[in-house]
Amino acid sequence: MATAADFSLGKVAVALTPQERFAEFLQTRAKRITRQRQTIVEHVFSHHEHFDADQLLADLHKTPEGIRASRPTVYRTLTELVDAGLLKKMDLAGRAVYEHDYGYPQHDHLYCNSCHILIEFSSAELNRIREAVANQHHFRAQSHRLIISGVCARCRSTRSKSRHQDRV
Amino acid sequence: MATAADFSLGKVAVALTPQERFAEFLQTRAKRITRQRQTIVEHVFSHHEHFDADQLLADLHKTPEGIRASRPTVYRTLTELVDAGLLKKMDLAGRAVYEHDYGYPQHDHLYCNSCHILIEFSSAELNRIREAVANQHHFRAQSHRLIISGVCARCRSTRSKSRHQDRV
DNA sequence: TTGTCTGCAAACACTTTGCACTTTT
DNA sequence: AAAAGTGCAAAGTGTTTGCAGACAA
Repeated sequence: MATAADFSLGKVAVALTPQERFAEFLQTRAKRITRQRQTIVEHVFSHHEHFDADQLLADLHKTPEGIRASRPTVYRTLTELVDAGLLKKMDLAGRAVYEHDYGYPQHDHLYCNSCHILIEFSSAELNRIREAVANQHHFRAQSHRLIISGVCARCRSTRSKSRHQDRV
Repeated sequence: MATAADFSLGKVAVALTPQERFAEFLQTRAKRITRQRQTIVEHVFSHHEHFDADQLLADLHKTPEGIRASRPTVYRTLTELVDAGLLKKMDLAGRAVYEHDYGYPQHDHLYCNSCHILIEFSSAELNRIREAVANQHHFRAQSHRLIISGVCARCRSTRSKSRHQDRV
């Protein structure tokens, strides 16, 4: 998965680094701060891109230190990071894609059917609609996910021969 | 998957029945109108509920006539129905959920994290937002998908012991 | 007849789990 | 030392595919 090069949502000031926040989360649950968990949080928060379990695992294996965590550990840790509120998970085309949640503002996505890039945007109006709809249905809204699919600016102006290239 | 009992979006007038529309689609592609494809379209359009491949397959097996289509055929036909514009597919919690598209107005969903019901709603404003955002990003929007997750009215007013029951 | 479709079994992709050993506390 | 975590291999889901026989046109 990919993030738009022109990503421009601001970073929100937070008290703790993701690593610290995760450590806190683990401590309150009597879980341990292991080498693998540390490696994973650090890696995940060193880039802002959207990613899936496979990409994370591959990235970890590429580091000079070699393999740092097994596949099951990656999956287990991603689940914990979601529980800790550090990552958000979304289902895209059958697999789970993760993105930073902690310290980043709520936003939604434009998804290019051609190059599969994910572009972030945020809309205050959308939150209004969300509340209005929820009220109408006596529903307690906890979160939402909007994905607008179509063709991105780049793919619209590119030859068809290069249209189906995934942008990293 | 489930549909709210209070579903109230109107049916849109269409020229052809889904069956006819599908036959037309198949003909223009030199595909054949088989017993299985007919059985599936008929079954799918005889209920408005959201469903997944497994449910459809199970329903088909329940008919007095016995098994009417195999699992691979169900998957293949669902893909064709999506291509034909008769069904819409969405990824929910890791699996594909389908709903009627042909003859029904565009809408979005409220998803109850407790009983997993899907409630439909539509919002004209949302389409405005979609266009505005797309324009800002020079993106050509083709479709969108908004899911608001939370707790439905029924689960909010129900004892916790019955909260995690899936509503059919 | 011709070529598509079906069903079967097997393969797939992604994710989770049981268990013996390792590591953190 | 005690308890939790890790990696391995295996098992699960949900979905797709190769192929021989069945069927629509």
